[in-house]
Amino acid sequence: MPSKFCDKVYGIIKKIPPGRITTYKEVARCLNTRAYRAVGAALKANPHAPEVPCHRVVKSDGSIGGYSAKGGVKKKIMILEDEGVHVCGGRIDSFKRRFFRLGK
DNA sequence: CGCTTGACACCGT
DNA sequence: AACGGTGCCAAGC
Repeated sequence: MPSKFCDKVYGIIKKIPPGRITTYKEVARCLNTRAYRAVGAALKANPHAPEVPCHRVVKSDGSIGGYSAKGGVKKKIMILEDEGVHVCGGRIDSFKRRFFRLGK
């Protein structure tokens, strides 16, 4: 049984619809924990490639955050733009509007 | 079993 | 409003 922290994180992120974004803290909050750092660590491993849209997870202040995948943050921004999320100066445009509130 | 690290968050200055 | 330092949780060595 997968009930590992990382797996839960992946499951939640997979539920994020296209064009929407969420924060590390929100994901942790959904799991009833404050391990927002662990969430980032899980995404860093990201064994599931495009199936888990880790690029849709950003910081709470609206900044992009990081991206270990090929292309780095640059690529992350590109994908977000492609999803319809505009990014200016490393910050999400209309961050609150694009924010996806997780159930919990 | 214990210390260090990290794709962050929060508070103080 | 911007920058720096400190704290939280889980995973890795």
